[in-house]
Amino acid sequence: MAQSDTVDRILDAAEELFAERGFSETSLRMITSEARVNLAAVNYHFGSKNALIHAVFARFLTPFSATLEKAFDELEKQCDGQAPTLNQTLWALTESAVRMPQRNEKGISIFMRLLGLAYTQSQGHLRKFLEEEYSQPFRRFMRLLKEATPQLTSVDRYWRIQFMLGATAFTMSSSDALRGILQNKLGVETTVQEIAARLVPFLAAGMQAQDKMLVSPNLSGSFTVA
Amino acid sequence: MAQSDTVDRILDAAEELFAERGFSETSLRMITSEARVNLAAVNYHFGSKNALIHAVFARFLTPFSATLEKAFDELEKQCDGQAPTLNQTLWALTESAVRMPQRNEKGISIFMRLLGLAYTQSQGHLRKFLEEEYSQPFRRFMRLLKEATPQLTSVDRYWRIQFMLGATAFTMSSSDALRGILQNKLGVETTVQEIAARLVPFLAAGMQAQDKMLVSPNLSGSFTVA
DNA sequence: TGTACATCAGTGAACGCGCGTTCACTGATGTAC
DNA sequence: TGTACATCAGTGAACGCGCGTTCACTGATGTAC
Repeated sequence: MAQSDTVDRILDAAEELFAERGFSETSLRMITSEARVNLAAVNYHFGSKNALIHAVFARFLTPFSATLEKAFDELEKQCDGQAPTLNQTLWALTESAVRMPQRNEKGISIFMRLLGLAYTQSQGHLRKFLEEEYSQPFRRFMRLLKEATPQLTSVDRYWRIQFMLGATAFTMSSSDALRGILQNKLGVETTVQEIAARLVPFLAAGMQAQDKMLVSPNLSGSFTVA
Repeated sequence: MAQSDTVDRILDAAEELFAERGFSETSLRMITSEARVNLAAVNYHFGSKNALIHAVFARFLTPFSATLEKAFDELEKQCDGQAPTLNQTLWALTESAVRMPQRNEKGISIFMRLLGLAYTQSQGHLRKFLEEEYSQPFRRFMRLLKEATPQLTSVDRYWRIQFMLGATAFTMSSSDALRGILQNKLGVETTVQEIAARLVPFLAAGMQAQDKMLVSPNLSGSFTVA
């Protein structure tokens, strides 16, 4: 082979195994045997296991962040100076994710699960890498969220954004398992697109919740918000 | 010492280190050196590392689930045959968690973080253990949620419950870090109670969101819910 | 056109390390007769 | 009351294993002269 496909085979296997089992529970031996390449090839091509993890993220995050920037550009152009609404902002993000070109039918699940793992299993080096490489679209998303919810205080908005990220990352990172359970219990098939279509209204409603509860409604008022 | 405190010292150290670093990233050598006991003592008293993880969860989940059952009993008695509202149900859960007697000032954070890890890092054996031991209060909570949201279809309710669990588990498992960031950026101190007081309205609003979005509002209608 | 050298992808085997677990052992306390 | 034995908490050292990484090496291809 004139142009080696070893690198791609390693990335494919690593992506799938990381998504399935997490980072520290996936060994280089699993990856190289799944990819049918020599154990030493990972260190030869990538340098280290951590660098391989970064490469897996870079392969899908780089095109994704470009797509996302374009979607935000288009959205802001459409809105013609006015701030996009919360729903529009969330949908721009969601559609960018769903519309990414997929390597195979499992592509979108793997993509979602990796994003979820990046949040819940992040080990320092990964968080640092993601911040250094992809902070721009992330900050832009935060700015749009802020402009779409001018009624919220900074503190309220901060916490509600964390709640949104949590609901999204958790659901996405377990989406395969959750779809399986639903299939089993109620016999209903679900696509990732449908999950997204249910998640966005949930998030928008939570984000715009009117009532800040000051006192427990049914037991004695034991804690209050300053 | 007539009555050994080795077991408690191991549990204290394990609880703190697990909460801080996760399960597979915490070695028995870290735990035993933090607890100032012999390495072999873990296997002597607990049998294995997995059994130690179970013991850590059992120590706080057993009293918690008893407290929770009592809170649900009281709530149902108060409601006198009528189904408790969603807000009442969520508050009963939240207050039970917050009111648990704490071993120290970090107790509630550790408790929350372990619950979050149980969801996001669950490794089969732990999920199985928790299901076998604590499915009763969990199922009761699910039943109350169902009765509080009769307007939702089973599928909608299923997904929205997952979104709630995700927002909660994620926020709780990172609550220390998130509080730190907020303190840094806006100079605001936050207690776990205040986080809960913000989370509950967010969840209730999301859970009761009216609109199920059928078509993307701003881009071409590329996906629909059946 | 032929030869010498450089570069590159890939390989097989080993390295050192940290891990959970095991094992033979100690010393204190309790129990039976 | 004294002795023999059993039980129990705890210990120090080692075991085997899987891990990420390294290293000397091979063989194919490209390049210079």
